[in-house]
Amino acid sequence: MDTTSRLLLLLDVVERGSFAKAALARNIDRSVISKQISRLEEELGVRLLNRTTRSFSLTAAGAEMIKKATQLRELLGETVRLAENYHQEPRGVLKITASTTIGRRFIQPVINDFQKRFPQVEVELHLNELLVDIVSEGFDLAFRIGEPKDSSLIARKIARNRLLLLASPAFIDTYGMPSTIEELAKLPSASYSSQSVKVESIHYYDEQNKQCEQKTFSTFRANNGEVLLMKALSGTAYVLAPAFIIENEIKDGLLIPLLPKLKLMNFSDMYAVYPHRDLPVRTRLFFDAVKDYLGYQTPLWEKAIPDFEKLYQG
Amino acid sequence: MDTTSRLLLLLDVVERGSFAKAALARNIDRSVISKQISRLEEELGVRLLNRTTRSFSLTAAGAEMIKKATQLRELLGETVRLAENYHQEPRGVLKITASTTIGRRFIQPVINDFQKRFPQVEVELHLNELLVDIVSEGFDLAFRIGEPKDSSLIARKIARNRLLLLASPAFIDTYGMPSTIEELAKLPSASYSSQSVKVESIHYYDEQNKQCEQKTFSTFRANNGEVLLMKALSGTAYVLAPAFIIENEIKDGLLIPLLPKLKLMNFSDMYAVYPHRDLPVRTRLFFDAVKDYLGYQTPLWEKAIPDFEKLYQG
DNA sequence: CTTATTAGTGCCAAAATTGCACCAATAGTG
DNA sequence: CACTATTGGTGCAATTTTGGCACTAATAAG
Repeated sequence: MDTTSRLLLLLDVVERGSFAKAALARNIDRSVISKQISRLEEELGVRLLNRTTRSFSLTAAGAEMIKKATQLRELLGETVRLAENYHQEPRGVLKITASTTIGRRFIQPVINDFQKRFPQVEVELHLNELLVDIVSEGFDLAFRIGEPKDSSLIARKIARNRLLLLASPAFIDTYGMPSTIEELAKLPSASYSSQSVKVESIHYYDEQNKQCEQKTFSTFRANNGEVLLMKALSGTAYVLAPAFIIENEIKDGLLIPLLPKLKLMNFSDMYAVYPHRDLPVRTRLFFDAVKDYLGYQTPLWEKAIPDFEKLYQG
Repeated sequence: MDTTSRLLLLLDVVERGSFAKAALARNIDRSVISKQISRLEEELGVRLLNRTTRSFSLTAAGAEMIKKATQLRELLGETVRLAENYHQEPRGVLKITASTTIGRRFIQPVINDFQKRFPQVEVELHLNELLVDIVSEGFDLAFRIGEPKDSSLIARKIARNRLLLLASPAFIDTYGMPSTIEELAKLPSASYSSQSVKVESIHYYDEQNKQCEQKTFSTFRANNGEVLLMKALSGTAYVLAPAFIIENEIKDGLLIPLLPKLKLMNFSDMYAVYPHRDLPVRTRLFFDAVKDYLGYQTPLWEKAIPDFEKLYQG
């Protein structure tokens, strides 16, 4: 580790707020950080941090060094990315984040194939529902429902995301088959709800093709597709769910579409998100592989749903 | 050594033209360079150099990396200098270049005193007559006669530089005491001549205060004050010399001013030169110490010359 | 053709780094 | 108000990295 790395370490420590957090993030011992920061101070001949036994604050010199360290990190990043542009074969670590369901159902299979084709690429897949800062966390790609707000990112639609109203035969036995949306709204519903995506009412077009919204009687909310399906399969709620969480449940008759003549609005599309910069070869290739896997017109998951094209089209 | 240092190493290698020269300049083994450059290529995943067994050329990727490495070097330099601004006490290595005579006579004594006051400052004094590139060679200060052409540098006048016409009593015995400059011009002359400064004719003002130039009959030229004086002391030539090479020779009667009523033009002044940037504390303090030592009105060396103020003033 | 110089490699000693165990100080907690 | 957990710092031993030497292969120069 030399001066530049030590400056970047300092930046990391300051951004994370403590030696301990930085050590945790880097999987190194706290003592290493302590020693390296001390050494940096010695090299520069300046005290960078005012220490109390359990925390620190930046000195004036430290604040200046942080500014420079930020510039250094940026420049070094540019340099590495520039080198990556010259790669013929994909290489390095492909860092991906996705919501749990998308990751498990659609990204993992692509990764498996991708690593057969390109064994030199390491993959790191982070599944969580929260939108992470993909720039500062160093992600190459994110797969999400909905466009990100951050305009420093590029979002590419990779599939439409249609919704379904589904219930099990047992549910229909219990509550009867609803024939209008007003009837449906009185029945217990399970719906997808994460920090970024909340599906708590039904958006549809009426006979005059006017946008309407019908709030649902949501008795169960979860940010995980599998548990929503399990809830619906148990017969204790219907589910307003994005189509991509369905596997073979409809085909196998375990779930039945409700109000199939209703013209449902599409929900936010599925997007691939990446930083606004030249992409390394590995990222471009993986992005293409995902699009290939999901399909260009009809998303993969819709093919497992019988007569999907005719459902919820009014 | 990590990626940044390796990039700087690559830059060094490319600028110097070979692994061997870079190794020599850094006092490390060639094998180290070979290994580190290979490692850099491995890290970046790109071949940077096209090698033949005895030399190399840059690949396209290599050329890009050189550009970035240059930026990195600049930024890292700024960062270190910024830190130095926070130094209370002078620290680090003070790298000085001067012409041999200036260095030995005036800079070395200041260094001795300076290091007594500030033992933490290391000093590196490079004496040579050639104007080196003080930026790329990393010098803090240069002491030279004449302003540098490079406008990216700052030059501060630290002393005037008057000339003298001197001969030994033996010379005067042999050739007689000249009474006009035309007479003098026929006598054998020794004169200072380096790459940057050539003193091969006498510039003076005539009775009408008009600038005149009288070429000398120069039989001996050297870029070293001591040997010029030795030549003059030997009685085989008079010397047209800058005043600063005189110690006690005039006071002791070993050399006698010729044509003292002649109004000689001043020669280029003595300048301290430093890069156009914030100076570290050590440099500021040393600069002040030199000015203190040389004196603010009358340069130190002129005080050793009796009645100097009256000489060559017309 | 010979010589000298270049970059590269394997090996081993030396130097630096890391992680563990432990310490002192302190903020939060019951 | 004591107690616990967490913070940054230090000494020491193990590991990793580095640097230098000897040697090779290739080639430019004389």
